[in-house]
Amino acid sequence: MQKEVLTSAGRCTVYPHLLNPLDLTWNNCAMKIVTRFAPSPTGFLHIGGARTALFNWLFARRHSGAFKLRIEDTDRKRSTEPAIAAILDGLDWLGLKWDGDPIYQYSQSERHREVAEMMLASGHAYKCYATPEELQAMREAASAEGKRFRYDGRWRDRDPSDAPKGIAPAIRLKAPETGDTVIVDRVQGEVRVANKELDDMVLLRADGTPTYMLAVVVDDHDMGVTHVIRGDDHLNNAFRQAQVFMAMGWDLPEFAHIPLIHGPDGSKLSKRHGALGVDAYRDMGLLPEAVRNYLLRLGWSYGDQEIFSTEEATALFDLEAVNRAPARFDLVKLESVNAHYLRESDTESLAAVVIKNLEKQIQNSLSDIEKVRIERGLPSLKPRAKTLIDLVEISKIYISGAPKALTEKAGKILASEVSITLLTRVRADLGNVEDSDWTETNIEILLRDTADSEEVKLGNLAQPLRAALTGSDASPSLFEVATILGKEETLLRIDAVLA
RNA sequence: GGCCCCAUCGUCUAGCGGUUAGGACGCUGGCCUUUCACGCCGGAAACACGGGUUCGAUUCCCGUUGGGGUCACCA
Repeated sequence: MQKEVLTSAGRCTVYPHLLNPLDLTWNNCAMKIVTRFAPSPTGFLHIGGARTALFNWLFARRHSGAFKLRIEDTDRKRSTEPAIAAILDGLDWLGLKWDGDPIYQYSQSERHREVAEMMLASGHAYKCYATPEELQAMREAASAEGKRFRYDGRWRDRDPSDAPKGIAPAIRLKAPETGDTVIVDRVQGEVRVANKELDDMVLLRADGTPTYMLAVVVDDHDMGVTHVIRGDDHLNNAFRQAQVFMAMGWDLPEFAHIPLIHGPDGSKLSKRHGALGVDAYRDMGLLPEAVRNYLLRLGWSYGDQEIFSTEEATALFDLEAVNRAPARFDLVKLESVNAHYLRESDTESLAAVVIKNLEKQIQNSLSDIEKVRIERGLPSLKPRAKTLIDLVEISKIYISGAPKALTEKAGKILASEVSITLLTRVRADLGNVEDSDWTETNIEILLRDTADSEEVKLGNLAQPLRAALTGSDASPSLFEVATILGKEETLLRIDAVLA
């Protein structure tokens, strides 16, 4: 069905069947690839939109093409500035840089009208004077018969002189009535629908504003979009849009309709499920690279590989490997991917983030000593956190001062007389250590010796000490914690318990 | 309901006629260990069903069932 050809741009794949029956001239081979993300600014950038943007971005980068952003703001009532800001902000956070300035669809209205007029002139569109009441009657008649509503084409071939006075017409597409419209989708394959299933859709409303169906086609053409990668919910639209492309004699872009993301229960992703703005994921302490990696693997795969660097993703991503079935959103897996990226993160830059978040949370700035402790402690703190929030939480052990609260288990440990006795002994031994000898190795030797001489397991005295130093029964190596805290801070915390 | 799409462990998926059906998350047994993680080793867990085609179907075809999408002078 496809073959490799040589063009001035090098080798590329063409789909000869695209030439038939649409009789298109295939000239995309030599063209630069252009993708676009076209959200309507009626809300935040949700997870599905983020994935659509990601796939467009990756595909463009893979082929050294352009990734453009178009804000579909033709619905003036529902489009808002905050939504636009949220979308731009979300893309920015995910690191999906678009090329050039965003294009605002509303600003192209004049051009849309012009195209509608051209179609009118070429006979591919006609004026429809059907009133809202007539349309409503058609709708009711259809539902009474249990059929879906289809405009009956009553003005399709009517003489323009029949036009009623004082009624502004809508402009409708004169769609083919017989045959099939075929989309060769890079993800879904060849999809065909009978033209009799499609009615003559409105291109330009009676008030002169363009509909989405017209605007999308005109903008995609004008922007030079070669690949339309979007959610599967648009697959049905593609047929009608293809008809507009054909009516204008424009080349059809390649389509790739990627499956939607579902909630954990298989139903459409709702707010309840996590159809949140990407900002919500940021607030959950997730790293943008983790969200991106998770989204990439949701519906796309490359053998058994789970983790992809940006370089790998751009080198390997291709549309044909996108799964055709919808995927369920799994926050637990996202978190595990996040944990991976957290572990792999560069300590220095991660420390800066942790410190920033920590200061924000405690509404106070950290001392240099505390900052150094956190950076030193981070390598062994990282593997025990799934999110940045976890990491910030466990980093608190390095803030000066005795733990403000004890975990339940830590409380139990410190309530034991035996523990306190051992802790007292440990306090004395540690107090005798010279400042210059306060190293991880020495502390370990000392504690092991103490355990030996008391004839207890190391754990018996480690746990009370851990509770005293961290307020918890779980922490990184105590030898490390005590070393990083320093002699003074360590003794202070033990004394606070013994007091 | 019409039209369109989809169907491998609970979830994300590999597989593109012959495999002990592989990996990841989660669950679970163990090892490591001062605790908790990390890490390592092991385990349970899937081809929706029914017909074909074929020497042979998870894989190709048809149907059933089950999910999903879409049916505006919204986008």
